[in-house]
Amino acid sequence: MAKKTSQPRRKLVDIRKDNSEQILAEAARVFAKHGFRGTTVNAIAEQANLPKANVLYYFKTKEGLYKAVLNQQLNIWMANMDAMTSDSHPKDALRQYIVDKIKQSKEHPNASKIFAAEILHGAEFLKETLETELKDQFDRTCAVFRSWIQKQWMDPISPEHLLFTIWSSTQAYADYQAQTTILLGKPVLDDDDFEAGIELLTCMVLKGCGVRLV
Amino acid sequence: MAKKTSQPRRKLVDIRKDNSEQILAEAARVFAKHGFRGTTVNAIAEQANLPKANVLYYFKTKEGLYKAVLNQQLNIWMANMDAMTSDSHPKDALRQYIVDKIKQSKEHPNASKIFAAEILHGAEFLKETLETELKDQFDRTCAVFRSWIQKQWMDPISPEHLLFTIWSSTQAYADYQAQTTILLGKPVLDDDDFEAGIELLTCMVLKGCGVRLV
DNA sequence: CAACCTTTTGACCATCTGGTCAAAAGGTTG
DNA sequence: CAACCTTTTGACCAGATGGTCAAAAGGTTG
Repeated sequence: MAKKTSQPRRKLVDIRKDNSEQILAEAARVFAKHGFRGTTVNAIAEQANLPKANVLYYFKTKEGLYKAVLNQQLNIWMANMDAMTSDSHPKDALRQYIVDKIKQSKEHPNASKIFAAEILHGAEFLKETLETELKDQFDRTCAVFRSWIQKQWMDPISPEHLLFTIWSSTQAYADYQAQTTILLGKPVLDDDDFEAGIELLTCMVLKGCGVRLV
Repeated sequence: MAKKTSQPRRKLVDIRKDNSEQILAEAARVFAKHGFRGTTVNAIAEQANLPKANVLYYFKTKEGLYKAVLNQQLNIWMANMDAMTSDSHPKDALRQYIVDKIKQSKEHPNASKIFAAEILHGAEFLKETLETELKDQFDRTCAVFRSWIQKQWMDPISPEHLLFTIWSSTQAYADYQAQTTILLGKPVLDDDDFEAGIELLTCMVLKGCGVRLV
């Protein structure tokens, strides 16, 4: 529909790019809200101001569109995982990681939600990616944690479970917003809420892991 | 179908009770796995070894059945929330709460998953319950935390965010099992995994909150 | 055992939804 | 501008799904 609101003479490549992107963006929103099964192609089409047939022209099937969204959002989700290295000190690296993760929950809640729903329902579409890409990332990060422990920069806690905890508690600021806002009694989470989350989590993780703050 | 495998002369009250319960139980499993929209009445019926029409005879509509499941599982989920009181010392109460929560994830993963999916998708069906029952619980628990802080039994952390963190990280052991098992490289989580979770979380929460262990 | 209530079940229906198609409209390129 | 390619779109379809219904089977109670 972008076509109708902008000038004539639009290049086909641009049309294709714009439409694909808009469909992906709207699809991400709708899928995040209603899940794969709860989403109709028509709902996405309406959000994108396009007829359903047009959406199916760009993405042959609903499943194909979903997978495209999933991949796109997964990249966002896994973005700053490799920032932690053996050389960096946990007191900086862990804090930074938590900050990044919560920022992500704030700025890309849909990525987090789609990802969470996918896993919640057994990770059918994601199983392979989890087994390869994420597993590699995970092992690498655990190795970094272990190296920190060996250098006695932190206590010998379980790297695996530490990561689970950080992931789940940071993601909660995206996934559970509906709950969080109700319990905090505000319409939406504001910057202070995210700051408070960062504050509590860094404090808890750093102290909990016995990271020397020297 | 229970009817066919057991003796004749079953009382109607029993039949009703048994069937309702079995339908609820199977429905909880299926809803947890596929979500509300992803679940068909027929799928539940098959799991319960009953014809679809029979399921609809007990629960007039799919939505009604879902709400029944939701309520049942919500009670499980909110079970041991009131164990923490101002009198109890955080070092015991917090540890116990974490233990209970993780046990719950282990024993009632479906309750957790259904609840999580519901919130993830905006808590349409739950909004009212969250605004009343859960909100009350939440405020009460936060008040307990505040009283502990006032007694200087722990550092002045944010009670709200502490609770968010405990909830999300304990629930993760139910909701994200599909991911956790893949990353740990085992078919299912075993007792040691849950123990490790308990260990890490109590350590992290107690140290993180500066709970005096005197 | 007989009149009555509850449960079971197959057949059926209206609606929704993912996906197809062909024709028209819009760009591209020599 | 003319032949050609890409995009747009309404109409259409087959299958799935929630829900209904009436008849049969199974309990209950005097």
